[in-house]
Amino acid sequence: MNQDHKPEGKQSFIAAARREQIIEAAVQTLDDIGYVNASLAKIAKRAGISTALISYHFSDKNDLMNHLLIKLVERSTSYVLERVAQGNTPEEKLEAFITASLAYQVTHPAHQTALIEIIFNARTPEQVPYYKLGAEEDEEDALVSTLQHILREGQQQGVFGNFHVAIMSNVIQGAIGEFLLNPSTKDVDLETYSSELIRIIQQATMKL
Amino acid sequence: MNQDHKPEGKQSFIAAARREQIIEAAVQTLDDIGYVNASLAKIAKRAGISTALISYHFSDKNDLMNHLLIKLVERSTSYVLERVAQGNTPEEKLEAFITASLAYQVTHPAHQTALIEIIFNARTPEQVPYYKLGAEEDEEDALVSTLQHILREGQQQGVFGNFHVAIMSNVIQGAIGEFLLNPSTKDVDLETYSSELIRIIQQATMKL
Amino acid sequence: MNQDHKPEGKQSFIAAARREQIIEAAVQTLDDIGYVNASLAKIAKRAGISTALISYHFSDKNDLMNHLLIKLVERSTSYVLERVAQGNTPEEKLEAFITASLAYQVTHPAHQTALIEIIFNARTPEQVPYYKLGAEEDEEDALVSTLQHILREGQQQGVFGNFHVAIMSNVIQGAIGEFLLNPSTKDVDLETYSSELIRIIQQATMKL
Amino acid sequence: MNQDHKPEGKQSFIAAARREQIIEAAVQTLDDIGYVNASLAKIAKRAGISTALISYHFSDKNDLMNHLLIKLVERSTSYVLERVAQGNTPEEKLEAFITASLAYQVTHPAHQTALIEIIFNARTPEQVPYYKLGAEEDEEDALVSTLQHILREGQQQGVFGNFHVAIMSNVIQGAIGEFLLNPSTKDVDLETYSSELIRIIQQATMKL
DNA sequence: CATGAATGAGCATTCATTCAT
DNA sequence: AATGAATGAATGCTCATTCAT
Repeated sequence: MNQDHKPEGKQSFIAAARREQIIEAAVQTLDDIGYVNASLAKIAKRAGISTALISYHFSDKNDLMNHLLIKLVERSTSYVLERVAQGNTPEEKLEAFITASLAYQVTHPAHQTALIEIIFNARTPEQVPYYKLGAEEDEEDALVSTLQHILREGQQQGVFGNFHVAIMSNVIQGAIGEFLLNPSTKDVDLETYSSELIRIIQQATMKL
Repeated sequence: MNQDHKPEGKQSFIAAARREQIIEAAVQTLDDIGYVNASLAKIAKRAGISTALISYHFSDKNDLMNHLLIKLVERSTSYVLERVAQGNTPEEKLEAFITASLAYQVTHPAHQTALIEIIFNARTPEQVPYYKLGAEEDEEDALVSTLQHILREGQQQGVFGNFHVAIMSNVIQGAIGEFLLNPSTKDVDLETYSSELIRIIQQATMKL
Repeated sequence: MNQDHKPEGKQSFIAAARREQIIEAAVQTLDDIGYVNASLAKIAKRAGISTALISYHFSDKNDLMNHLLIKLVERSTSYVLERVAQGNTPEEKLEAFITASLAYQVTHPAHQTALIEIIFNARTPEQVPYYKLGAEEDEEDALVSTLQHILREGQQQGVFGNFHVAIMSNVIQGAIGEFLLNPSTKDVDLETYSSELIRIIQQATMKL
Repeated sequence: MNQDHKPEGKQSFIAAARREQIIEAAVQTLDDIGYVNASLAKIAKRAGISTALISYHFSDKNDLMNHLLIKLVERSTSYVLERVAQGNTPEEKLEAFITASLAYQVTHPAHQTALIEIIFNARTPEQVPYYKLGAEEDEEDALVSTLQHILREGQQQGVFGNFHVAIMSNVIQGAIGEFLLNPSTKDVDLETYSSELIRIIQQATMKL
């Protein structure tokens, strides 16, 4: 049924609901037992359906994981972008970006875990791991480009100093990603981490 | 043969060599096809030995992966620490830390990939993924504590400003980790990334 | 599919038939090559199906063996009990018990062998062998209790003497079990063994 | 080294001791985890030697089990025969036979279990289980023939009635074997079982 | 749309056994 | 006499996937 580029929107309502249900069960399963142990059978059992039904709605285990990945990325992206959009200046937007990104991790831990499990386990048919996969030109990561846009805007307006945008973007994203992963900050609460990280980035980006 | 905590160094020469060979084959296999597909059979084939021989030298697949992990961490840690040790001031040490960490990634890509594959896939018997595993008190991550020690030293000597050490440590480590992972800097070369990151961190850590 | 205590009778017709077929193949295999060599692969080959199908219908090798055991016990039990029920007096019932028990062994040698193979090889998860397993209160062996009931009845009616029921029961069951097992009677035919054993037990149980 | 009929007594002292040690470890292992799980590796570990050493001293796993079986049979046989020899009349001897047989089971439970495990699991190369193996003419079971000799002697002396010797022998041996195996007498102590069984057999064998 | 039935391929692991030392 | 190293074969089991119904 589903080719890699299936005609989205061309599905019946019931089919769409099933797909949603399966994806949700997959997220929970990934969070629970990780990618390696997340067999279709386990996901199906959690969804209360038969394994074959997953194969019916998704062409492949990979196909399922890809849809899952897209959904998770969409959610976190829109969560962050909505909050960034409410900022007026580059500084406000940058602050919103950091605050929202960290907050999303804390408020949606299962999504975050599932995301990590997929990115660090799924591979293309050519065995290239997703985490090594550079975003293609036509589907560039919306969060990255937004962040870089903010930084560039700030530089043009003269409120930020003269740094390498892509690298500064990495610094910010890296610090956000480390929050939950790095055990050395497992005892630091969200507010502290958020405000201190903003302060650090403000100092790093400011014009001297 | 091997108990969970075997008396390392008490092995025969030939056994040690075999274990080394198996671990090396496992590293290559992880780099090549990832943790999920890295079966003992595949590793054995790459090493040119029988599957049973791996079971003879390692009590478990988990046991093998743990030894592999330890070896990889040891290597990268000692690589970085050696270079840090040659710095005299906190500023020099911090610079060395960043430079060496990035350089190791570039010069040992297979090790880096294998490391990532294990950390994001291996799980304790209780199914806790390694990447969620906080370092225990007695076996704290040497790199993290070294970095934090440098930062604290700089603050005490008054050359660094007044930031939250653990969070600044996260910023630095996150930026290092993103270098190879984040596609937005896949076209930035090591030297550029290295020097610009050092500049950014210097600005972020400096006393205003 | 099968939990440990599945709702028997809730299976589809085709599933029930398959299970029956698998069990039958297992009986033949046990009779042929014994428990130790009776792998799922060998059983599957005899049934003309794939190994995985056995795993699909039975949760475990142990699960299969338990179902097999239950079926075999049921068959021999009902065979004997039906014939015992036709006796009117304790003496007649006892005679029927002995005759039927011996006859079943001779007419169903494969079942008998399979039964022995399981009982003397299967073990609980805690490694207690079945042959050391005392029958639980709620699932007492129907044959044993029937035999003891007959003996007690005879004592109450005054046709049997004053012996220890459980021990006399052991004597009878032991003698029945030895028929096929003990090589010293391998040349004695069923009728001779049957009638002489009845005579001996009559003398042993009679009131002096 | 060892052919099936090795020149017993032609071994060095140290070899004999090793063989003894291995056999002892095998008995314990069989008692502990049963024939199915009793691998040479497990036996070797219990003996504190290498697996290869077992292969050196015994041509085969089967060879080991056969020696083990012979040793166990020898021990229980001599235990019983010694006590039987002290009886003067057939009645005394019969009583001694029963008493000793039961006592041996209780005082040497590990031997008894190991014996059962072998008899009900070991098979000839032609897959004939040992428990179906009729004793060959030249190596008839000493206990059986002793018991039958006692019974025949009693009949000739006119103290026993006119029963079928082989079948009466089965009755006695069956009742002895059932003692530990049958759960219905697991609460009956040795003395009670012993004296009551003797009484029952006396009644069964007596001249009417 | 959904499932139960079925399979071939693959998994980690254990086995008895061999052999050079 | 004894062992460590090594292996091919086999084990029970799980997997993603297919297909008739």
